[in-house]
Amino acid sequence: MSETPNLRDALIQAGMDLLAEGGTAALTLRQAALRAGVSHAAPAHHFNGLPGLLTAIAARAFQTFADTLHTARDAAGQDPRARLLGTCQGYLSFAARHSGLFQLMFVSAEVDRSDPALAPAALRSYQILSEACRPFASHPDDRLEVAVWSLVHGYASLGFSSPTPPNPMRHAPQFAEILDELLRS
Amino acid sequence: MSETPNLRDALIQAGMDLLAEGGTAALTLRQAALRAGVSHAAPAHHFNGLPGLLTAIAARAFQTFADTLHTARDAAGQDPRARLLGTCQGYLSFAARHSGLFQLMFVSAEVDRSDPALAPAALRSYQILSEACRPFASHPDDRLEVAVWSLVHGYASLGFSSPTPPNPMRHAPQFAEILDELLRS
DNA sequence: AGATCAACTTGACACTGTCAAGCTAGTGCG
DNA sequence: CGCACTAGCTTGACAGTGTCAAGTTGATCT
Repeated sequence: MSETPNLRDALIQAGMDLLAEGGTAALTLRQAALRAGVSHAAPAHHFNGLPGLLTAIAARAFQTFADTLHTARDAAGQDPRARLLGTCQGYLSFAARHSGLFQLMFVSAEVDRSDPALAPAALRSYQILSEACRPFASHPDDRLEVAVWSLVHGYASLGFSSPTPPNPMRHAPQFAEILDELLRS
Repeated sequence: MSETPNLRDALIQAGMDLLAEGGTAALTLRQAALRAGVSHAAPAHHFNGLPGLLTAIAARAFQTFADTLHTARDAAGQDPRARLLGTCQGYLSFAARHSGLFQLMFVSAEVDRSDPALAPAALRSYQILSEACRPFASHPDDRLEVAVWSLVHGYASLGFSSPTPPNPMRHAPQFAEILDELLRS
């Protein structure tokens, strides 16, 4: 039992652990409070109910998501194509490793999307991918990053977050190939 | 109060109504039973708990999804590009109109993905999109449909199902433009 | 020292899914 | 015909959930 002076952070961490272990259904205010060693009503003093906790977790998840993209991009070297592919693979890696967080960030209806804590980290993620796309834009107002973002997000969603029954993604081509199809222009 | 001899269908319909009206959180076994005019435990005789009802709803949703794709494709005329774009717009239209069902079909962890009722309709959807992609394949084992499916699914998810905070999709280019970027090869 | 107030606890409420037991109408069988 | 059987549904209970109201406690400020 480690001493945690900051209950708010402890609850967020407990919630992330619960999400990673048992999925969305296991993430509960009472269980998070139990893990943090406080009573079932304590979280109400730090979050606006369950949606508040989920929103705080999503905000933290967006930060580590942006860090993941940043690290993956810089580890890919100097070649523009390698940098863009690296960023996308960081995207896919995050979705695969943290599918619960990924779902919370992009899908969950219980997250308060208007919370001001959400915007900065989400915007930073978008900008990292956007910068990696810039060398491939044919003209200045080309919004290539929207295409790439849609492509990688869809690929991640179909492959990890939801294996659709027949699951055509099981034998899908590597993402590098379909990214090349998009870039060949 | 219309007479519904088939309680199973009535419960599925009630569940779809609840989902459309109040989102995932409003879709409840007890509420569905209430709408169907039966006791709270009646659904247990037709579905394997709440996951069973969700799975049955997802299966029906996949059917109307496939119908939507089929109709949109055939309404787009003969030109291969128009047919593919029409299919994708049917995809986007369904995601926008039935965001609750869309989330249930592709994301929800409570749906039993191994249920045999799910595979046929989902496979049919995949084949309709796949056929629309065929004219654009450069060689026979080209899996272009995976790229298109990822692209349209990601575009739909980012635009409708989850407006990410800064929401770069608000001023996103029309889908037709980014599809053209992918096809230009 | 005494008031104040944020953090937390305790207890209650309505709601959820699920299970066990009972009821009831219809069917098949001797 | 009479009787067992069963599918379909009801009733009642239980644990678990989020949320609210009231009470407690401990530190800080005046």
